[in-house]
Amino acid sequence: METTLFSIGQLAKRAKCKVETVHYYEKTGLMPDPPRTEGGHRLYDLKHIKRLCFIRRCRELGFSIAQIKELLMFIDEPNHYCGEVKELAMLHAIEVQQKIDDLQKLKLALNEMVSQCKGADSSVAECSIIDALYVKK
Amino acid sequence: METTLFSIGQLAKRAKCKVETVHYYEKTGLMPDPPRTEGGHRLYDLKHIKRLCFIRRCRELGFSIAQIKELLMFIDEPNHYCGEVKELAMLHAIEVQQKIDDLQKLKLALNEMVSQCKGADSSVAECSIIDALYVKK
DNA sequence: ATACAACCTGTAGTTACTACAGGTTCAAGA
DNA sequence: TCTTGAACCTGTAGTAACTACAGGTTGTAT
Repeated sequence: METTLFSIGQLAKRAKCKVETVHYYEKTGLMPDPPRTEGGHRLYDLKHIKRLCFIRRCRELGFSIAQIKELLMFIDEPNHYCGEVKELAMLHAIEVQQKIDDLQKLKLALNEMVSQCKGADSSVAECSIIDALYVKK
Repeated sequence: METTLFSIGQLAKRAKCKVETVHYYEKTGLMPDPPRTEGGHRLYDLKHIKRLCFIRRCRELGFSIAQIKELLMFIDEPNHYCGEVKELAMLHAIEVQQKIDDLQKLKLALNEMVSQCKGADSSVAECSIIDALYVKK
């Protein structure tokens, strides 16, 4: 069973990021040291592509490198005991749900603005976008 | 009609950020130059608190400073013509929906992990967290 | 065999903060 | 009213997460 291998350039292209970013992730431990060619060029497989895509999307969703390391721990160390994994996964799930809630409020506010626009020449009177994410405590 | 005024410290505390961050946002134009006391201390009102809370939460949701400037434009320049506003708002709404979709997938994967944990001593066999955000194209 | 794109390592620059230094203002208690 | 210390001021330097570039090596297509 043979596996298709990719250069760092192909990897970066598939994950829509820069080659330098992959170097950076390797240096900081988010991506592993991959096998190399005789001459020292890095060789990746599909597993690496999936991992990099995951990391990039998590960054776009507002997770820090440290948080992504925690999420990746779930797959890098599958022998962790359930108690730990469960607790951490639940904490992340709560945070994720809060982000979903706020994004939904933001989307509602944006859609409201869109629907307020009657024609191309009228102007938007009032905007509730800021209030969308503000909760008086 | 009197308005309650806040120092930069009180503002920062209410928006759960650092005083230095407010300075930074002022320098980059996200927050306005507020009125000052005789001695030069900044004075803020509720409108500023809402604005700062909005900015902070947007950052946590993965928006860049440039993107937040675009969102704030909707309230800073209400006389923009509908055509422009509508287009921009729709683009942002689409991006926001995509974030919601991915966060929902991530949450499902996290919840799956939680439910896979039968007891405190068993270990999680397989983890689908990476596949959650990977779409082969 | 050669040429040139893609790779290598390493350093310096950018964005979005964060921390600190050295000095000034404000406000609460004596 | 005077004092004193916390909170403010400006400005610079440091950190996280990239991003760009320099100067050299490898891989591959003709």
